[in-house]
Amino acid sequence: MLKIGQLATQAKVSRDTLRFYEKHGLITPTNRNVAGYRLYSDSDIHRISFILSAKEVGFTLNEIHQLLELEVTKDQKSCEDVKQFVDTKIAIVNQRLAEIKRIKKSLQTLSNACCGGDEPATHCTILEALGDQANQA
Amino acid sequence: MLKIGQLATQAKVSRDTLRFYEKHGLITPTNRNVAGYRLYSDSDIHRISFILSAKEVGFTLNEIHQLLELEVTKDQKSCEDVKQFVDTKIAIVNQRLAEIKRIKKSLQTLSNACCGGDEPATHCTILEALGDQANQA
DNA sequence: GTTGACACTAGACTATACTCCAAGGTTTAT
DNA sequence: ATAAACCTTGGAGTATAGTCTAGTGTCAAC
Repeated sequence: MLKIGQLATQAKVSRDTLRFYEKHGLITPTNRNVAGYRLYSDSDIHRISFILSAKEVGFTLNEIHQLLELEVTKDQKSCEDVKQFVDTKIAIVNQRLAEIKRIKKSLQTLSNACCGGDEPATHCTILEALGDQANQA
Repeated sequence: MLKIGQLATQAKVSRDTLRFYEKHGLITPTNRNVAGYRLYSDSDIHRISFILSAKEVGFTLNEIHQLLELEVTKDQKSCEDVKQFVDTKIAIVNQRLAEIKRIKKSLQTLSNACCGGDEPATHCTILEALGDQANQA
């Protein structure tokens, strides 16, 4: 069981952020000690890890909350509902995946075009690197 | 040449957003007509498309501004600087790519585990779907 | 047994990214 | 030629996601 400061250090977020997430229903410590200190278990660690990953790739806290709520409300929701909701999210993730690949390609084209030497980067622009790809978005 | 409303419709953002981006140095219309109306060219369209893609995958407007500024300041910056900056961004993009793949996998596992019928989604939870992957983040 | 590091709550403050409104000028279709 | 639909600026307001402060309590080590 980790105290809030320990989890914060491990997850590289602030204590305040953890308390903020708790206030918004994203994560609740498994236990509290006698003094009221939050105590986090392994599953809490997994949970915060998921939250941070999802946030990193552009989900809002609200969306993440919905995803995590599937756990809590699993008995009330029918499989059909869950599947539909998740499939919608998969579509979003796929789109995001395509966009991140496009950006990666642009950045890599840019990096390759750049000599890496001392000459001015006259031909090094993101938009040049994007080229015709830009038309597809 | 498109007027602001036409570009807004095409790019699926509001006029206000375009003016907001302009105020923050992300995009400037190529021309203005006599009355002061903004007129956007094809390259402006590419530019807004890049901005929206980059934003979608988690870059802040500030970071996007830096990426786009490579174009403006290209003559002052050495290739070496540009390459280094871009390579840093590529590393971030790669990390984001890994995380989005992880989330996609979780969502897909979840979707597959769900029957898609009328039974309660008792075993359908994101965190169960995440499984051991959660340890790696 | 006290000091320093850490914990608690409640609430104010901040940054980012819009979004809306007011008061006016322009363009387009009838 | 006039009304609807569009454009302009400036500034206020909102949502999201923290971040900080104040005042207080707890714990671990010396």
